[in-house]
Amino acid sequence: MTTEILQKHLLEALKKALTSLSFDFSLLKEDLKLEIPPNQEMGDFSISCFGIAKVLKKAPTIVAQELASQLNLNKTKFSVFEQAKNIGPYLNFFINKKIWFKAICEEILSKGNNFGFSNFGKNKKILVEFSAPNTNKPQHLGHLRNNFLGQATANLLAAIGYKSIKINLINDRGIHICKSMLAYKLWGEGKTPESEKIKGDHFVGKYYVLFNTKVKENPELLNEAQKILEQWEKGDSEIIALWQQMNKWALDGFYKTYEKIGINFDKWYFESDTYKLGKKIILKALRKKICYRREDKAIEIDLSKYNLDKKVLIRADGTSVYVTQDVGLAFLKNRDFKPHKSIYVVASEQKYHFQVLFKILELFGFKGVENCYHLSYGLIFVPEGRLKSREGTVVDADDIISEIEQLAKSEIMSSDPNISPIEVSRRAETIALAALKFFLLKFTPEQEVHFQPKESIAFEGATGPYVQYTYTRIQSILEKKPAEEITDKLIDYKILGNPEEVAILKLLAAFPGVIKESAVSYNPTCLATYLLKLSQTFNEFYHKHKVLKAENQRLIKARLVLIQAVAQVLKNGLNLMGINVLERM
RNA sequence: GCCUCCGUAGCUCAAAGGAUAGAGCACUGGUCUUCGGAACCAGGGAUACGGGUUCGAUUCCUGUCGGAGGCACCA
Repeated sequence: MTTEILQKHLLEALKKALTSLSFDFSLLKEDLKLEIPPNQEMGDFSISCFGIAKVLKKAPTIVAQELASQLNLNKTKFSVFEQAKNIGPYLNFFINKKIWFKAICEEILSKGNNFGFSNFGKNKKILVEFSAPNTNKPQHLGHLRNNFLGQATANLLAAIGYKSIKINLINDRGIHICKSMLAYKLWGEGKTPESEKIKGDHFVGKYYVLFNTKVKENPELLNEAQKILEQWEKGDSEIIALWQQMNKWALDGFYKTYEKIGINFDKWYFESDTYKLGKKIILKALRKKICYRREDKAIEIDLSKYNLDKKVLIRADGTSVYVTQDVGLAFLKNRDFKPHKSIYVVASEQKYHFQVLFKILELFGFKGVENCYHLSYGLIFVPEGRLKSREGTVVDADDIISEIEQLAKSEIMSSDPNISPIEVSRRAETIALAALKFFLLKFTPEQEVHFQPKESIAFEGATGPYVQYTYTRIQSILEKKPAEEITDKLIDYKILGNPEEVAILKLLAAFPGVIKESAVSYNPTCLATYLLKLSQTFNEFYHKHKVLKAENQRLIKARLVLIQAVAQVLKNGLNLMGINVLERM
């Protein structure tokens, strides 16, 4: 008996009442929709009567009054509707809490880890492409935002019944890769990640940084890198061997990071494969005269008709550019999956790129470009400015995670020094990732993130660990519950009903709606905000009322079930954000 | 110059076109012989500015001011 279902039935009852007044719905400016009143005493759901009043040409307050008296809620098929009354121009509905408590608790406990899920998406396929790292440097905080947003979005879409498919495109080709290759060739001295005892992606990244330092003194290096790109596309065996070696190092590093942060993919594409198809498609478009060859032999497309600029698709020397492979990949994904929708999780700085890409695809006769969506998110700023690998203002992904883990470790050990080191590490990792994921997901994607190393990562207040802590606290109570098993038959839900319990009830009922809202708007922030609210509401209840030492046995049992439902919802919500719960912290 | 996004409390963030704009941090004061204090309660403090649409605007439109990103043969 979730919020959504109750609202649906109330709306039906209301429409029925209006129909009996021969109300002309076509005159309504907006559809009728139910809202949640600002406080409990006002009711559980409400509707403002301004729109209806206008059609009826009566005062809104009068309309609300009349509707309240005419609505016979007892006739609806749910006996949960208690009454309707107006407060000014608002028509407010009251739900029978005794019945509601029983219904929602039973629903949550029986559905367990699936509570909140739906089949809204009817198993249609949605591709979520995210991460897409370059194999010339390790991932930084910006990549983490991307990874977490992509994973959470895919989880949320799956939760509302889509078949979400997570895709990673490895950017293992291009001039930037050749830069680190050249640097290694010139100054690598045959060293390896093993010989230097560094993680592979960090090892490769060192040479990318080295290139960028050296090129300042010697600009000629840029031409040499471009030559390597040419040789690479021509399949020069020595270059290919070096490329394979360095890519392997970088990828080995990525795999470790993904495993650490709990990110996984259903399908991996490599730019070194997709660019070829891109070239083919572009050459075909050239024959069809959708694009043209310039005097210098570069292939270009003119998009000025569409308020965009000209765009080079293939360079004069025949090598491909970024958009080349994106064209190829789009067709490849369509061929491999025939998706209902295709989402690209990429930072906002690439908005223009995606406008261009989608327009090119459309002109190239790509089917379903209207179902392609660029899920854009804001950049991350540190006190020194924006994150840039080349300029040293980067917050390395692996580093920041281990720093937060250290903080978590000391926190754990300060509360209990006798925990085994293995257990401390396990908990610290879970808590650190919760802190980081929750922090990055609580921002609306479009918002820029201003990251302050010390203040941003905390374990108190509006944080992931706070929600985890609330879950742990409930587990701790449940662990201590009396030995005799609690069965549904013995639970008297009628005994619940104080304001703190009702506040919890309403939030529990709202959970499926929050998931849906979060999923369809591709915005995990709704879910994050909700989980904080539920945690706060539970903690308020916890401080005001006893569970195990409640006045009587019936109340103890009923409250145990209620808090178990809270724990289940917190767990389901955190899991969708890619965060694990702990039984103890 | 053109395009896109963003301006909410001292700071970092929320908010179906609706009733009294919510949190966290920081600050001040309180709760607790604890079902786990990574907690709870109380307090002060905010919609950049001007028009417009609307019964009603933080939300939609428009202008000004301020910030960010983009307008690559880099990805």
